[in-house]
Amino acid sequence: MKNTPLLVHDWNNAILHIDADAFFAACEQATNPSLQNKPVVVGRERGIVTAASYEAKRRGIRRGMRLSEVKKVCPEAILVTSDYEKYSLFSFRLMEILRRFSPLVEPYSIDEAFVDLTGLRRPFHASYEELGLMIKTAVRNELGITVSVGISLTKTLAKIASRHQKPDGLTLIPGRQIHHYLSVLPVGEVWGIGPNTAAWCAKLGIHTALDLARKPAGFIQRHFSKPFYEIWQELNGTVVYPVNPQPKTTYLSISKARTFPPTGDRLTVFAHLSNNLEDACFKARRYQLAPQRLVLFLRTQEFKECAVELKLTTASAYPPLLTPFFEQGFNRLFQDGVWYRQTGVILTHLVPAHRVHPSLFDDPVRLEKIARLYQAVDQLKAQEGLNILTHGLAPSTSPSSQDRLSIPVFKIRV
DNA sequence: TCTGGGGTCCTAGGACCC
DNA sequence: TCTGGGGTCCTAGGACCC
Repeated sequence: MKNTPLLVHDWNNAILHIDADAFFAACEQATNPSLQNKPVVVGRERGIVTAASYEAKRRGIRRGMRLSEVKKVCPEAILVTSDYEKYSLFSFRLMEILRRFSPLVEPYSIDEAFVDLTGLRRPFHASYEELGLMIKTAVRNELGITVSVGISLTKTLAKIASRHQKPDGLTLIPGRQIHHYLSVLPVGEVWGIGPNTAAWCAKLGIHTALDLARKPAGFIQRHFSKPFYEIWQELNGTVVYPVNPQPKTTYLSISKARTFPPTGDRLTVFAHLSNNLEDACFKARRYQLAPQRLVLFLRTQEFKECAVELKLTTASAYPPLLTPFFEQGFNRLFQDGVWYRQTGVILTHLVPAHRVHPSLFDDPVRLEKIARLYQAVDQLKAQEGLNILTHGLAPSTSPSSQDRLSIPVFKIRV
């Protein structure tokens, strides 16, 4: 039983997953020869490790590590400030290389993508393995970074394949060999199975990915919810998640959160929360979206989270129009005597801004003024960076200070 | 195992209506 | 007035991903 393959055919279809190795650090090394073959750590501005080159990983440096600790573990580590513009450009060029091979490219994250290679052996006069090699070579030659590539029948299997050998790996899992790879893979390492589901699996006697794949469909449907039945199908070589090349054009939600040294000061917490609102609204305006709802949350020193969801009378991404809701929400959330370490804002139920109709209660002249003001604000932020301007909002002590709200105040950082 | 800041999707349960 | 069944919509919360 253990040695029977899950599938008898090798390639009904072929999906490739590509995952750049230590991407941020690799981009830095590719653009700066003096960093090559050195332990490079990205994230200097945050104080924790955002990414580490393989040289750094070999010396025991891990993601999330504090930089003070990095200094101890590896004094020769080179700390670099992260440069998302640069990484986005590398990412863009990586995707362009992939599109030379297939139009069915789905960028999954900044350093990952799926490519549907089905049927491309003939036009390229190459096996799937050779296609994988060609892609790896093109990326190395043109971008100066290495990638790990996996090719199999489904996205879930291709993910397993690309992870099988890192860095600079190329792994193919044809149908007849699926069971070999699944039998050595803990079920919790399957894409989509987190710690919670892994624990549930253990209770059912499922420890490896193969244990899961071998269960009858009925068993899976009885004991698991829909997403896990889908994963089960994908492990067995049935495509449930096709490669989707449509670029994402919109958001369902936009959130901003920030952690700070714990404080119980009302004004400080309020200021953090209003900065989150300012930043989230800026992003919403950039995508020409307006939220119909606003979620505010505070996290206490003990990591407890409390949140409120507010329905707006008119969808808007202009903070002054949200202020009454915002303040009301904050007053409901904030408790004197409690210390907080994080605030956050989520804009949800986003609709295209041009489809918003002002309600009868909105003053059109004021709306126009605010729109013009924020046009200038957005332009300045785009030129000078997000931090050039911050909202000079302060919480009202009396709930009915409407007049103050009609004139937004900004502080310019010089 | 958590760090920290983004996101998405699914389900259970309640409200409401017929 | 009570009982029961069924559908839809909404919400909160959980789980997972990079």
